[in-house]
Amino acid sequence: MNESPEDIFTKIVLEIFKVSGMLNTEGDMMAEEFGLSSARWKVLGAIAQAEQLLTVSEIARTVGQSRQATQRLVDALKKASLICFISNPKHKRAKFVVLTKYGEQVFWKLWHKQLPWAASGAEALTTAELLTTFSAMKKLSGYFSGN
Amino acid sequence: MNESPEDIFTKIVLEIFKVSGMLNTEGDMMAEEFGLSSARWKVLGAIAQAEQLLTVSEIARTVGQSRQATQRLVDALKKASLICFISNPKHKRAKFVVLTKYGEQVFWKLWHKQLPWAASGAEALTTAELLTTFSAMKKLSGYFSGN
DNA sequence: AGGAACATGACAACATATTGTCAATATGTT
DNA sequence: AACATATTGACAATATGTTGTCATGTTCCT
Repeated sequence: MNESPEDIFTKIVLEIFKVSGMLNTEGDMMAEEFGLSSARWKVLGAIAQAEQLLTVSEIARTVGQSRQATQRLVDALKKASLICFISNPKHKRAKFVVLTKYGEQVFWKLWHKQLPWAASGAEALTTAELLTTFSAMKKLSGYFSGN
Repeated sequence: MNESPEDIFTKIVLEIFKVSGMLNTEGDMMAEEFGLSSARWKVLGAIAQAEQLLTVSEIARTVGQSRQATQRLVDALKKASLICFISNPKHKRAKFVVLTKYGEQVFWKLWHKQLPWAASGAEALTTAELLTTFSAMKKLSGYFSGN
């Protein structure tokens, strides 16, 4: 069966939708123990792993979502005492978001829980598939964001 | 920088989330002209391209989503006169979902609109990336659904 | 300085997706 | 036939995500 590039591309798109939903469910299950969800975990991770202090808008750009969706998740994390705001000398309203002690503890526990999960998942693919898929995903997110 | 398979896997996961959101936005833009969204388009496509008549539950399994989410989309498509139900001799309640004439017209118009879009997207990747990424995505959806 | 353009947080409306539950219907076993 | 089990559609609650809008704050240009 000789398929054109656009046919394969379309199939990839549909498969990405499917896998994305599955990964969300996986993340929800892993994070449930800590009262978190995939969505909140993603935001927590973006803050924890950033090299600089981030504002809500910057977190949104990091995870590739709207400012507004991210704001809601940050508010939920604050309510759960996982993060707090600190003042930003560069901007009166756009405060920095930082993890609390508790937030850091939860993030690291999740990190350690996620490692073997990721190792198992990685075993489902060959090394070539891992590397090439990552390369392709980066190209796609770049392509659709115009970079 | 020598990265472990689990690190790459984790990065792929985060990138899949990002790309999935972008593709949703792309689909929304393409489908808007026909009063559709990515989500409804996906359901329409599953029905249009199926080799057999499908019930709502079967559509849900095809697109990899919950029965309930799919039911809502099907109801919306029915309200928009894109699909209709026909009786299923095998099951009193689980009717078959089929495209209306109008639904078929819209699906084909979208198909033709999507083709050049997919061709452009495919050009962002190498042939190897296309093939390997598709293979990897299939493996992942299989892995997480236990097949 | 002043004013235009842009970025940000806040709030709201809506679409989408998951989970949970219930009753109706099939299916499979004895 | 009768019962247990699973599937299905229907309905509801909740979380997540997008878009739109507004007021505030920042930046850039002249």
